[in-house]
Amino acid sequence: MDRIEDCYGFLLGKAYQKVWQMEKAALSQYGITPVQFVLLHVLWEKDGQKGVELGSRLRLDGATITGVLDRLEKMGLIERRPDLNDRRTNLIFLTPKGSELEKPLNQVTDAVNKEVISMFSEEEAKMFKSMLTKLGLGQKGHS
Amino acid sequence: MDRIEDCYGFLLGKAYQKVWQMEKAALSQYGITPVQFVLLHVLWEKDGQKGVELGSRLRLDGATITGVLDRLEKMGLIERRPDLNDRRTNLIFLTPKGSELEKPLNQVTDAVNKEVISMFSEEEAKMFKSMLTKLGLGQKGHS
DNA sequence: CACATATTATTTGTATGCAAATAATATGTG
DNA sequence: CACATATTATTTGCATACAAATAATATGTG
Repeated sequence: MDRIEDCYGFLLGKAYQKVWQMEKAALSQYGITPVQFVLLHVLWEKDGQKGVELGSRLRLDGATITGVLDRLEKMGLIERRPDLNDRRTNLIFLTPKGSELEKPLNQVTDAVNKEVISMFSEEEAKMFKSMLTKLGLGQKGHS
Repeated sequence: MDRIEDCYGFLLGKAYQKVWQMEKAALSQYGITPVQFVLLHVLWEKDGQKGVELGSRLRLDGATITGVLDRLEKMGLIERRPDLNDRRTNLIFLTPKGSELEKPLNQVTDAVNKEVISMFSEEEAKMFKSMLTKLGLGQKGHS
């Protein structure tokens, strides 16, 4: 490999960085980061999940989940409640304040997604998503 | 956006994470991280660059460059020398130890790239690189 | 030349991310 | 039931990454 711009790790990193910056800018008015958004998103889908479930879904290390939850809890968007069936575990619940963010945050991130998609043709976008899914999420369904 | 798996930021992050882990594992025998590798790569192309040039090429913040250079310098792979034409600046030079890593590190990262490419057809790989470049590196040439 | 502005590198603070170690609790095997 | 093993969350340490502030030096304008 002669040029670093031919390295997939580098290219993916820079593409990710760009989209991450777009999302960060869009979310900043709510004081939320992209990672905090995706964690909230999983809770909007299903409230009261275990930390290990969130980490599995988001492909994040337990230590990372602990940190993100700490900050969301400090902001008053989620709370940890003891799991009566397993005393090792907390169940993570949205607060009303965390629930209220569902619509506005989805709105701004949808806009970012549309902006990204607009750079490609419909067919390209479909293929792009399929390739990213295959690469990043293993054999779990293509789109 | 109903599912977080339809969010481009999330998909790109997970794909990047996967390739980054592959590179990290491949480079670990040399005690080098993927980011340290790409910085060394730019120096192998042209020795004696300014920090700001490295940051511009790699799309990294000055503070990040300072940190990466600190660690590379501590490992004895690069050294900072004063720029006689501009006393604000250091010029970054490879040490012999840093130069020697060019072949072996390119070898292991080439292998990772081949592994990634092998997941796609030739045409898909070409399109994937083109789309990532367009997204992450702006209007600067598509492969 | 003097002074406002810009550039460069660094420092500090915050937020991911992972590895490894720890502590508490569950689970399985005898 | 007892004990080895596994699971879960957390803590600590390290490595990106960026924003904002700082310090030193260049550059441009008068």
